[in-house]
Amino acid sequence: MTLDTYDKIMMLAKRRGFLYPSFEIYGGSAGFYDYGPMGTRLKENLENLWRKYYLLKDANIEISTPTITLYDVLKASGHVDEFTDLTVDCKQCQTSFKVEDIIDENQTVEEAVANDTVTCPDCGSKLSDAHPVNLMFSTEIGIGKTRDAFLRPETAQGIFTGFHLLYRYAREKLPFGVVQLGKGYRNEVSPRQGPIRMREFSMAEAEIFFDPENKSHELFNEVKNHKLYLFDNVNEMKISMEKAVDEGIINNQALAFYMYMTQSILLDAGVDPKKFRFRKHADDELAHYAKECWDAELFSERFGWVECVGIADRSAYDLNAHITASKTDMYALRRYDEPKRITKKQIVPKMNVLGPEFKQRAGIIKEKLESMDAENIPYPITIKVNNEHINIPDNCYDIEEITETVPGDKFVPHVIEPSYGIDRVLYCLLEHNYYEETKNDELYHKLLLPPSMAPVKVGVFPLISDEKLIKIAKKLDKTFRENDIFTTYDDGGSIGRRYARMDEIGTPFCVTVDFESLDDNEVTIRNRDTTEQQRVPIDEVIKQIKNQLEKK
RNA sequence: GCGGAUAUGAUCUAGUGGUUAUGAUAGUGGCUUCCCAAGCCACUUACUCGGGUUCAAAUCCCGGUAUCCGCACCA
Repeated sequence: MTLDTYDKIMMLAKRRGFLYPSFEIYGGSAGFYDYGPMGTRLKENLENLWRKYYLLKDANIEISTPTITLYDVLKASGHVDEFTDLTVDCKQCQTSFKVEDIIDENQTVEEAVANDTVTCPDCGSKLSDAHPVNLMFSTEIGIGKTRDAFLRPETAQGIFTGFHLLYRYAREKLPFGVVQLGKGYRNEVSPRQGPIRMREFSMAEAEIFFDPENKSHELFNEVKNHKLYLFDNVNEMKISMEKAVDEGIINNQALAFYMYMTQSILLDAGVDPKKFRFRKHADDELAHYAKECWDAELFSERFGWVECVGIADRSAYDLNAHITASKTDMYALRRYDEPKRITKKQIVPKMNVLGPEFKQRAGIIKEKLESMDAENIPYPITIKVNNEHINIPDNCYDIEEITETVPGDKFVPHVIEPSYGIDRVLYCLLEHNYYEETKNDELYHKLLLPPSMAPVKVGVFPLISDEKLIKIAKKLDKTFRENDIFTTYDDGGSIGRRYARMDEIGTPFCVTVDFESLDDNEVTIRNRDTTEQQRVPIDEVIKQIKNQLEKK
């Protein structure tokens, strides 16, 4: 049996508590994984690195919205119509079938439905009422009288549906960005790529709202000399952000800036630069609403180049969709230097006349009058109410000239969306940092994770399990944890075995208490990457380790 | 979803229609003044599920489920 890197990684992940197949005791289910103790810590470290960039370096705001999402939201966003397959139900067998699965090869789904030639593969009865079924996980809200809903396929919609509130929170200034980390769900047909394609997955998304006339970024100048690894489907290049924007390879500063953020996060997290690139979507690949899209791809030995982050210019698509569907005001305002004063005519209904005259129809008449263009009023005014044409006498309204102050132009902001598949990044991190060698004819592996990512920072051991050493080691272990440093205390087995266990989960440092420590109050720090050892006074060990952890 | 293959402790694996189902690794406890998976002793954990054939099924048959491979599908 030959194991590829994926097999080795997944075995290590299971053995050492990174990833477990979910529900395994009941046979498991493809597309679901449990994060074990180490995986949970690693994921948290990655997410916090992400937050460091998106909340601190680029001062965005973070929100958290429901994973269960109302039908109407996803209808408006286009997900309801895009994620569907035609399905028929057999009432005899109480079964549902995908139309494309049960029709003859020589006809299309459309033809089969149009010609009514769909039959049940089990009982042979004729099936009709083909209806689309969505590939999103659906559910219902409430009992009895329910509302349709789905588990969200992306976190972004929660940001868009709150845009008007968030825009206000951001003091009505653009650009501003809103981020969300959380789970997304897709009922994949056949998820056979382990943690690369999951049915329930973690994503980190940012929606940065811009004035479409100004997609510059405040911090661009600060970082414009950074080089990005780009691939335009033909050539790979390493090119400065400034040059890429100047030459039009990347459309605008904002897009380039979030590519820089993405590259920095991934490389900081421990991605191998040789296995990293941004790939530009070809024109025929672009979603119809996207102007430009770059994927950050990480190379995996089994899966090839894996799309782990998508950075798309989604223009105004989503906000427009929600404005149309919900009738909510989701416009932003581009203020003039000086507010403009605009004089215009307006019809002002006189309700004291309209009311007695038209009774219950007065309300509708008022609305219609107000919505008329006061510059071009027909005479006499005729208003149609319930198929009845009503002449409105002059004494029912005034035409007033009013002066309005207009502060600026209303427009729908554009959005740039960096969207991270956390689980994919995490798997690639394991793969990129997996290192193996043969030691005494035995395979020896390490995870060479950056110390900042490592789930456990320090292993604390007594050299042998002697009460005197154990006492000191346990106390030292406690002191580490009091200083917010994650540790593993271990006094089982030989010292080499304990080092090996720590190497496997990527623990950068091990501290060992030995018999000499009893005399000289010094302990040994052992470095994961070099296996070199260093004697350090026990009082300084916390400080030393802290320094080394902060180095990168 | 279709076709094919597979399913034995945490992992890898042996096995035959018939007594207590291999072995290794890992794990746990103990011994060892032990710095890179050392040694010795002891211990824990398994035949994918359901039905059938049979005196007897982990083994043969049927079905379910899951996984893997190919095809199809796929932000």
